[in-house]
Amino acid sequence: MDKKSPIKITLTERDESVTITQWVYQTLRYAVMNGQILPGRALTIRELASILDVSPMPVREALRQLAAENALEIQGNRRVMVPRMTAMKFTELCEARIAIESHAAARALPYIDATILDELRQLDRLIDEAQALGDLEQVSILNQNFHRALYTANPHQVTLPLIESLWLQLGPFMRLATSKLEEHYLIDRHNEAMHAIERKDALALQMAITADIREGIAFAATPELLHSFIEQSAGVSA
Amino acid sequence: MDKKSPIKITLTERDESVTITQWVYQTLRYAVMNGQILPGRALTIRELASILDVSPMPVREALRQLAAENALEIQGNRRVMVPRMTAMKFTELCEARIAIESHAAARALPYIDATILDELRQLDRLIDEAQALGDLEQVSILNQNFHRALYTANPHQVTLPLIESLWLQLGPFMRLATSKLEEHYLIDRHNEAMHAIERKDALALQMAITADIREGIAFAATPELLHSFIEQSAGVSA
DNA sequence: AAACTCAAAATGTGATCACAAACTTTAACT
DNA sequence: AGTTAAAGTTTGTGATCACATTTTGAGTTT
Repeated sequence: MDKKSPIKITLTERDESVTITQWVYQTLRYAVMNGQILPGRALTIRELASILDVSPMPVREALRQLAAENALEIQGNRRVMVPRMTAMKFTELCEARIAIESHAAARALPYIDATILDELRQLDRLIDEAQALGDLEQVSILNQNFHRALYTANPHQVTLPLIESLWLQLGPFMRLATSKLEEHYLIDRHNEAMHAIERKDALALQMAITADIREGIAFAATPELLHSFIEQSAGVSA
Repeated sequence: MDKKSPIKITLTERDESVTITQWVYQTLRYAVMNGQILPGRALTIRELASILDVSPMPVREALRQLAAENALEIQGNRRVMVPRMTAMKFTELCEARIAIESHAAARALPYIDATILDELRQLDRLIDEAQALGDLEQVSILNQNFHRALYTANPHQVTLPLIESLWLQLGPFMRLATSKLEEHYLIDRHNEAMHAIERKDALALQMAITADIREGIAFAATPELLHSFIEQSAGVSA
């Protein structure tokens, strides 16, 4: 029955207050973000509908939304898949993250008060704990929360959706990076960021964010990891 | 029959080779980008389907896609509308454009060859012609083409979708800005950009792009234009 | 006159169906 | 055997329908 490799995605309980489309969207988004779907693997509406036990309609809408966010790619064939990655594209995504997130951080700085700073401190503590326990998936999630909390301090924030789009595109390939994270994540750039915030030093904050991003993912763009990218892609280009 | 202000959008001939959903998407996108739909005006699927003479289905998909691109906003009520604008948000969108587009320009610079430079020169000439004729809408379109041609020189480009999202969000309110464009657009920043490209001077290119964006739209965030933003919004907050 | 109530109309969501385009498999032929 | 051709299957697109929720508007009350 399964001609292609079977799709195994994390299913969560569906909250009644949320529409089916939203639930499907969140489920698929999580699956894409965590690399549960092989790049290049064709995603069909009916197959996903069957897996998620819903009608094709909510899947259609969720797929289109994810495609609009660049998390999925619609080919000319109208086939939907997780985009394949290349070393150059990975680098571009990284550099785009640095450019946009350091900008967002500087723009948020004037709005950061004691409450938000406390929130950041607590998130940093939680990250340290997760790191000590070796729970890399939790580290990744908390790290995102840290960045999100920082940027959303700006009440007129407009860049977060763009940043989340970049996270989504990098997500499937971050798993490879975080496996090496333990040995590389030596310096706590979050502490540097918070010190910069206390001093209201925009430039220092941008440098801390830049370093955090670069150290977190940039080293993943090495030849051996690029090989993994190609390796794990389903159905190499004909 | 029309309880609210009627929606008047530009209809183009539908190409048979394109899906109805894509045609609806392009039509609505153009309408949003050119401020043909009042911010805050509720957009209903059936009303648009009636106007465009299609079934509700393609409209549903197009609306969801535009919402994912931040061109439309879905409220908790599940009502869809063009987001309202504020002076602060306008400024943030502007600054985001500068940060991302100057980054994209610098990233594209190494890939610009004689062919692309010629293309840019020709677009600049066309802009001058349209400016001389006073065709501000054409100037706006060609200006976008200029920027797009520059950024897409980078074959590993990942920021263009993000940039287009910002254009879409600013679009509805650019009409107000371009009405003043004639008197303000004194210096040809495109020429500065092309000189920087010839010299492969990334910093000069970034400065030219920054100036081009800032002079093109930043002056729109003045009190009197902000007033127009509120003025033209339909159905003030209840 | 302003606020509340409740029925009628409208709307988004989700399911099902029909159809054409794309893909897959099988068969025939060089 | 390798290539081509056609039949069969799968898939995305679009239309239509049912239903629960929301919005609207008239009628009533304070």
